[in-house]
Amino acid sequence: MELKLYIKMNEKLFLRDPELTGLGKKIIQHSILLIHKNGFESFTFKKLAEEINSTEAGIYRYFENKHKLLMYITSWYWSWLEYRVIVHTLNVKDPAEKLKMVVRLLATTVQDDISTSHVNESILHQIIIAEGSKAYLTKHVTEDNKDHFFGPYKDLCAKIGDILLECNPTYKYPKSLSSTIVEMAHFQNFFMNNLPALTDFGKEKDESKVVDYLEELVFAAIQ
Amino acid sequence: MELKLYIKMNEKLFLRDPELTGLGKKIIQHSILLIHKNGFESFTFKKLAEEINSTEAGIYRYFENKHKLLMYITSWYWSWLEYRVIVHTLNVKDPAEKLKMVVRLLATTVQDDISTSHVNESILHQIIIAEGSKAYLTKHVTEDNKDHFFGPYKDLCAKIGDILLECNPTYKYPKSLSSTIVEMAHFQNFFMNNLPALTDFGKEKDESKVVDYLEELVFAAIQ
DNA sequence: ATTTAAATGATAGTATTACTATCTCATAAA
DNA sequence: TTTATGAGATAGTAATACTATCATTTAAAT
Repeated sequence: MELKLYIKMNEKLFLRDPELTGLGKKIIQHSILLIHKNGFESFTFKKLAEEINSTEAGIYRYFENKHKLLMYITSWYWSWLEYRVIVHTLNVKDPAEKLKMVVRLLATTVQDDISTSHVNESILHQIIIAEGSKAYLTKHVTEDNKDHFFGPYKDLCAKIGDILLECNPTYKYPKSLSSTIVEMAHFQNFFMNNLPALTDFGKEKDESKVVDYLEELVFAAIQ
Repeated sequence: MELKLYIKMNEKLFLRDPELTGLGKKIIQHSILLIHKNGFESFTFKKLAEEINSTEAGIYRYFENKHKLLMYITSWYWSWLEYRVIVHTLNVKDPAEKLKMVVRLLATTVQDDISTSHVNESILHQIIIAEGSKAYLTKHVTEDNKDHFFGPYKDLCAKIGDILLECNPTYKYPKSLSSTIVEMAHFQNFFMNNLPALTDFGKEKDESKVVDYLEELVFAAIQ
């Protein structure tokens, strides 16, 4: 039996659905690889076109600009992560156990998911760490938010907020603590690998230390 | 008596010291205003030159590119903030009180500091919130780090880490908790104003709520 | 199997960005 | 008064971020 995971994306993010065509899938696949390789700033549609033996104009048929493409792949990631959270907490009754699972899913490098052939989730995870916040750190964040481009991110945070409230229904800051651990799962990883003086695990460079730190932090906060 | 605050900057950040000339000061002053107005992505030396009735080439004599300029002004901010932390904790004996002061200094909008005529610290604070992390979220962060461009940021975090250890010498994650509260002081503010669903203070949009949240978080963590 | 539509390729062109170079003029320190 | 330094003016180039058009291939519908 072969299962295929299809994540329905906000249609305003693209001009033509990249999931539905060969070129579209190649755009997603190789934009992830290219952004990971050279960073989002030096990523251009021209370079991407050369990489996949297509043309710049061809890519512009799918995405208005590279920022929309970044929002597309980050949105995809958050949706996929929420899906993983749901799957992995389905049979877990204890809310504290759920929370531990969430922290692990957030802060641990993922394996490449076979049910999505053209997306390398492990590399995508690296992109989210280094480029993810650039999706919303813009002057047009308000309009983008009105178009619901950050829906998947907010949904994930809401879900984690609910788990926090399951653990302690009187906790005052479930949403802020959610966004804190989501962001820090990525930032502490980035710091660990690039600015180690900003963390306590620069020597080992072991992401399980990030998990330990976040777990301790979140349980202390809600207790 | 008139006091002037001069912050010594890493000399590799600029080609010519902007603090020493009239044009240099105008570059700093108006780049802050322009980045705040239009965002860092759409900020160009051409536009800045028009703003100050100078030329593009003139600005390139001071800064290699706009990213160096961003690192310059963010570095300046972190240095200035560390200076403020030192001043405001000088006569405070209780480490817990020091910590509260730090959180307040991090998360509260600053008043424009009269001792630095050409820098509007209040607007600079807004820039740090929206653009600050772009200074290090690059592919060249490692080389930039070798050039000590993030020294002031790391110094500030180290200082906060020391205060955390004063409060609880056995706490295991002083550096990570420092970078967490520094980043969250800004991100929670950004979320509150732009993506309120990610916080618990979107309704009030009151930055003292961010202070309350961070205080509770940090004291829970080190207890 | 044939028609028709949709997707892609090929090519061209424009405005803006991100620089570098050079030459002159103003100014202020030596 | 010399002389360095700062700043204005102008020009030019390669890359980026697009838009437009037309031909061709591929896939879907009849």
